[in-house]
Amino acid sequence: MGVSKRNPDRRPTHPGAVIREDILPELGITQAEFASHLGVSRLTVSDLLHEKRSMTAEMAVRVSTVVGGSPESWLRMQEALDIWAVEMKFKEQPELAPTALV
Amino acid sequence: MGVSKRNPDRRPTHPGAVIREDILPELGITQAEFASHLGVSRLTVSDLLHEKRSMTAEMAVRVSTVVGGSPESWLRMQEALDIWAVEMKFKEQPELAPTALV
DNA sequence: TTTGATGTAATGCGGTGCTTGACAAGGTAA
DNA sequence: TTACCTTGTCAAGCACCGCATTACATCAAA
Repeated sequence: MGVSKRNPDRRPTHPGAVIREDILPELGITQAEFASHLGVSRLTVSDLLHEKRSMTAEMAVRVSTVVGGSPESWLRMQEALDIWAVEMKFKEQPELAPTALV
Repeated sequence: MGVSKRNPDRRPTHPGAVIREDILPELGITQAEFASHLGVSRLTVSDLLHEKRSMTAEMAVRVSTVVGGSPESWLRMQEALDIWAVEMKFKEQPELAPTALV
């Protein structure tokens, strides 16, 4: 127990979903207000919340400054998602995958 | 003991440096051979080793397949570097940094 | 109904990962 | 020395993506 083991085939949670479902409702501020604190445009926030773009390192630092948590914790959600996507791609198209050393 | 605490102002190690200094010499293969196993061009490997480009999620999966280690471990080196760079940028240009909540 | 918040689309800009092709410089073996 | 192999590097081109701005449509609350 303790460590959360997850199904390796299940898509990891997008960090934007956490902000949309947990953070913003708890803060009780609008996306536009959130965006102005972050220092980015309203569209950037909207797209991130709808998982239409990735949590970048810069956004991770911005988010951690405004709502707390470490930049690493925010970025690692994206990292997990990116790795998952690559592994799915290699599983579906093995001809694109690397070849292990002998 | 145990957890490696580091100077927060020191630039984290680029993952390409680890491959260049530790992995490839130990394997005893050429960059070109390494590249063909990875499934990328020779130039891509050369640039990565010389820290001229980033360890992407896709490269992390490729590298972990060929030389071992988890994709996460490879990608997190890059993550640490990216976050460090953003924090340095915000420290040098505070007008670009986000504003904490109240 | 009017206003504010949100979703969404279009356009443009800049950055970057990756490719192929080419050439120069260095080391090593014949 | 000569010939080859490895590596560094540059150039051109392609594709993708993060972000800004502008604009328009929708929907809910005052």
